[in-house]
Amino acid sequence: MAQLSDAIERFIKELMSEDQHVELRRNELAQHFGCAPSQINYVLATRFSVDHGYLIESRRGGGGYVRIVRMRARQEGNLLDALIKRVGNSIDEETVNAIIQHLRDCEIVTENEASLLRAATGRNALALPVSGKDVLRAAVFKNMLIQVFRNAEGGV
Amino acid sequence: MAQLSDAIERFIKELMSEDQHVELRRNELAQHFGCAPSQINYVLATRFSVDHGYLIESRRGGGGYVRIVRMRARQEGNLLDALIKRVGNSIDEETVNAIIQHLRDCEIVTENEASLLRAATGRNALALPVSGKDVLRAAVFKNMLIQVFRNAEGGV
DNA sequence: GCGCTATAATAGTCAAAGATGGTCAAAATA
DNA sequence: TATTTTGACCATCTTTGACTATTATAGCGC
Repeated sequence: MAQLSDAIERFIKELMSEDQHVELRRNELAQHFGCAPSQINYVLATRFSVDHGYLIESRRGGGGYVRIVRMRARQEGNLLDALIKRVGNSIDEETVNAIIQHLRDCEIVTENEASLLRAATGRNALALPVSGKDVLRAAVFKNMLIQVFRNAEGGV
Repeated sequence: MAQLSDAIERFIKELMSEDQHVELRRNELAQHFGCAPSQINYVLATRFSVDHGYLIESRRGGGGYVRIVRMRARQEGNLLDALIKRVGNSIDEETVNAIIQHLRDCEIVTENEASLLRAATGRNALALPVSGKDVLRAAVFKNMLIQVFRNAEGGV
């Protein structure tokens, strides 16, 4: 019953709850959780990626640090373009979920809408051989993204 | 010997009697019943499918789990059952749109949500040879339907 | 004091091992 | 024959550790 990664994720998000960024020592944090330092990198890579709306800055050596910055929502028009590009012709479920969470964080979609996005792109919905799944997911998700932004504009 | 699958089904439903969802370890449950882990998947597939009004979420790896979510039996639940049956294993776009319009008329979904349902099930989204399209649309749409009713309940 | 180097103090990368759950078809059973 | 049960093999997620890269600072010769 590890969930070490989840605990670390929560801990970091707790630290960030007030601010848009947080700075920490990788080794200290690892020691605090009694794990290998590289575990921290794993959490950052899987939970604080750009797709999740975060930027990581760091510095090695004496006085080194890791800084986690929550990105501001870009202008919505640009964001749509960027996301469509990001999705491309094929995308896995994890990345889609990260993007959906980002949209939710930026309050571009409601929680109900986010859940619909997930329902349509999850592995249960797309009952296909694995190879085709990501391609299909990309197609479905792009359609939904366009709709999300159309809705956000109050358009037709 | 009573059917193992039936016993497992009862056991899971017992666990869910209080709540709308339950989370379990596949291997633990299998061990509890002294059966192969894949037996659990069989039970989930045959007794807790979308057609039965359940959603399955899961995660592999350390800290993995299987979560089973169900619809509470309510008036709306009857509508959901009816709709799931109506959708069946295959459905065309026109019929889906009619159902979505119905959900909108009943104010079960907002206009934005309706537009997402359409975006995920429209012909643009499901880029596939024509033969498979309706089948896939049915799978995607059923998943979304369950989600819609889950949302309507203000559930998990 | 200045510049150089060695050392210590950080953080990053990657691949292997561990921990789950998923799939599918053959075997068993009703 | 249809359903159930199992097992071999697969996919995914997490955790760790050995090895690498970078930076600050102390110490040294001048």
